[in-house]
Amino acid sequence: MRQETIENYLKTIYNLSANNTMLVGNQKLSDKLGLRPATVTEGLRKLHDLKHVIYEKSYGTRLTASGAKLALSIVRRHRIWETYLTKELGFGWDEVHEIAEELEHIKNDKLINKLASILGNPIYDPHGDPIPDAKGKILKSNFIKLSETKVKNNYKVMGVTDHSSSFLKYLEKHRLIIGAFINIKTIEDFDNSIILSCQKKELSISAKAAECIIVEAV
Amino acid sequence: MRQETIENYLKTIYNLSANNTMLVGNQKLSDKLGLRPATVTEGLRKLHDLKHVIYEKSYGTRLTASGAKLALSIVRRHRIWETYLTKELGFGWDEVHEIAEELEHIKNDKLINKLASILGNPIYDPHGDPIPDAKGKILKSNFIKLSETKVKNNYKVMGVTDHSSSFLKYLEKHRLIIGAFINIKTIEDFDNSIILSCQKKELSISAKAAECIIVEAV
DNA sequence: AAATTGTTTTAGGTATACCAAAAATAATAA
DNA sequence: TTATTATTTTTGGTATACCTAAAACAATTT
Repeated sequence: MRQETIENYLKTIYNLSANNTMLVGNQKLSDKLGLRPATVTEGLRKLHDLKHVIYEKSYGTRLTASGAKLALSIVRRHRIWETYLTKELGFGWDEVHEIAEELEHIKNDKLINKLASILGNPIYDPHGDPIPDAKGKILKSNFIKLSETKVKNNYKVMGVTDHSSSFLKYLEKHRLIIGAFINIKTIEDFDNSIILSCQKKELSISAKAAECIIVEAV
Repeated sequence: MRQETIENYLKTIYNLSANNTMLVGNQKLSDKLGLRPATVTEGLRKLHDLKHVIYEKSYGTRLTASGAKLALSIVRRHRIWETYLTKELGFGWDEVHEIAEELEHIKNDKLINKLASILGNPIYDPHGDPIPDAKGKILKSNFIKLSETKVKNNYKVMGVTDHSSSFLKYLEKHRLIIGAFINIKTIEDFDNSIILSCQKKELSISAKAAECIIVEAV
């Protein structure tokens, strides 16, 4: 298996397994990887033989220790590059994901550690995701999704789980950026959309968007 | 054909054709690409179909306009990254080639132009090679190889044509770095090795090494 | 010009990464 | 519990990028 293929699978499995706590199904993997289910089955079997995942058919997949280690190193590279691109090279948070998808495969620890050190060894990337350290240690937060919040409570925006340019531009337009304080006004029974106030303005967020915004109770 | 494959072929053809002035043979291509001749024949036929090269069998290969354009853009990326790695990220000139071989395939003009601008749009990379500008324009020098110099004359080291770590470390050990002034003492008839003085020390350079050092008459 | 040597091409083969369509399995609803 | 639906796997197939060994071709030497 090509290194880049391995890395894409492991990273995606890691991202879908919520810190390696849940089993990942083929359908979701197929979606995220942009591959047909048949291809994913094949790939997982190979990764199983390489001992990077534990895969039992029609059941689900989980990373092994070696798989998780590799996954974390890709996640680190990705997030360090995203941070470097925004902080040092002047890119917007909506532009960096695509480039980091390519840069994450460059394998040179000295390079990544140098970038990290220039950035002051950051713990969060521009989307609010925690950056694993050189040993693979990563902070786990008890943040919740905006979709899980309660009416009248106050929260602070901590991150996003969708990195697409369109979504991030939408957020920026409404000033719903990392660090913003919000107050939940109403949650519509009809479609679960959320009315909240942010920067003194009221805005309505769809249930779908609320799934992709990470907040912390304040 | 995969983009990375195309890029590696075109870059190599460019580098071997001395600014696209000479035809390139399969043998040399095979060497530089680390592929068997049979594979190269196959690759060239595909590049011909893609109109990136003009390839006639058992004759030689030359870049077309579109091929040269693409080649120049890879060369630009490679040399900008090498410069950025040495000047901004603290890597040695003997370490950067390998990393740049990977980085050169990241396709994002904004990124490369940003790096170039941070560096002050440099014209030479750490090995003395000229860097094409964003439009593909590249300086052509009338520098010569150390192996083409004449006894008693003075020269200045302008670049190298071998980027391997071992060669560059060897040069550095003898202070034969870019900008160094040298005087040719003798050229041995026996093996064409060159005795020269540099920084007040005399040293002997093999014919093979002299092929890889670029100088300018002073 | 013939022979030798070196280079390039052909022919046939492997491994990887994908796919579509059909079959099998699991999950859900009736 | 049996249908129905959704997910996963199997089967058979494609394209790319490589390879080896043998044949063809070109360049050089004798």
